[in-house]
Amino acid sequence: MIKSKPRPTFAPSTQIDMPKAKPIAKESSTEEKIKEAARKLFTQKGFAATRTRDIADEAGINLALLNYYFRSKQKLFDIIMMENFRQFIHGISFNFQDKTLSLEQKIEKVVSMYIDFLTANPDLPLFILTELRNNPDQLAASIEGEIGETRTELFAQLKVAHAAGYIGIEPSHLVANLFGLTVFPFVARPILQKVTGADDTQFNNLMQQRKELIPIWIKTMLQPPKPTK
Amino acid sequence: MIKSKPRPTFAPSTQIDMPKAKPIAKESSTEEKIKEAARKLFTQKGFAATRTRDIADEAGINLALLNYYFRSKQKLFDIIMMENFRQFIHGISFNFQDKTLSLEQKIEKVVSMYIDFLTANPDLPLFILTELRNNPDQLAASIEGEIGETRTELFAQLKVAHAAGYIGIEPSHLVANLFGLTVFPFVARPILQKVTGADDTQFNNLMQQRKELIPIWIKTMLQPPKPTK
DNA sequence: AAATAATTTAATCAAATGATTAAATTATAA
DNA sequence: TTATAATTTAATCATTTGATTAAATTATTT
Repeated sequence: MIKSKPRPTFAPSTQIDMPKAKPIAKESSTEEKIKEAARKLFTQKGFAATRTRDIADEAGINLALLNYYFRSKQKLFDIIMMENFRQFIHGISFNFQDKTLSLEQKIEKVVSMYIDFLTANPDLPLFILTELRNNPDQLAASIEGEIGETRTELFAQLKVAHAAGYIGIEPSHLVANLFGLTVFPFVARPILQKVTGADDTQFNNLMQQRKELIPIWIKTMLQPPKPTK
Repeated sequence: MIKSKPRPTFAPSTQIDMPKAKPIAKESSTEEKIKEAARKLFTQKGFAATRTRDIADEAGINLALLNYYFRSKQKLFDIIMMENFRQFIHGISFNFQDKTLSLEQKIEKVVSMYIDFLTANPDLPLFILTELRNNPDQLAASIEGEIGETRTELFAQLKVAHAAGYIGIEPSHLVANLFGLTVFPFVARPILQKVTGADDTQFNNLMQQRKELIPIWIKTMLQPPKPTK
């Protein structure tokens, strides 16, 4: 849209220009079609198992357009990964930053929101966890940028509360349990369904129940130790 | 060892012969070296991201030997996957089949054993979960073969106990929670360490603590609802 | 020791795959 | 409308990658 070289012009959305030049329905733009196809396949199959040709087919565009708009498979993947990741941690930062809520209320909100989010995006957590293992440093930086202060502050508060005996669980365990109880069933969905014999509807019902149940379980864990008889 | 064709001879351990013909130190045999290298790389990086050349290098053998002993990358992978998977569910079946233990005792044993196992094999759960998503049917069969009756029976007992009001949690949730609490921290280790600021030693300490803590939390969940004021 | 079988090696193949190019088409600007 | 820029297409490249082959080496059997 601006440059003009011997090589194909290049006008990716990551450039600074073209803010709202074209309010084209996002869906219909070629760049967006490629991104959505890439998101679907990368999230489902991971980087290595995804073929650029499959992305092109899924998007219904010519293979060369992928490189025209995104330079390389890797660059496209990086964009998708960042967007996925941001989405994944947004809910946490969002609810935990709300100072008007008590810890219990924050937990209720986060759990409920997350279960809805995971129901709508079932492949995301495994993608995130895998990429986080392959790429711990890059994403670590992203975590900090997104929820840095909130996290540090909240965690410090929890530690104080625990040290003072107001909550009966080490903050590290609290975090592990909160996300273990919330996220794990979605990651382990195939095994769980096999083991429990639940079909898709039943599985979703179970997840809906957990919106209520997880906060109850967590609250029990939060209770300070009994006055030591 | 038996056949002799225009193509290279083929004497894999999956054949019926060679039961103990050579009590060679397992480590030193070429076949075993390939398998161990393959296990390491496949488990770490997954099928698509692993190159047969990398396996050969890791094993310190000629690339052609991989095909000589295992025919193809896929066949080698299938073997590794099955072995990993078997190892992964063995502990469960083992402890849950012990009729002399109470449910609480079984839980204690399984949790403790699993945390040790996951500490020693930190890449296994993510591998299993990924492969299970890519290959749900094949592995579903394997689950049944390994822990079929035990699972069915135990799960039925739990359902009865829950219906009768002896345990205050739906069995499906119990299973989800037990493994969520136990396995998830290992799968999400990079994020958890980042969020909690724990180094490797501290992380391992936390996991050791969970051997005691998880059974306590689970027992609380098991408690029947109060006599309804 | 000689013959046979099994294993290992180096070289090579064919297909898959990410990427590029030049030409054609479409949209935008003058 | 014409000229210019942006987009799209079909063809092609260069590497990578899984797999194979024939020859060399090593082990086993007779």
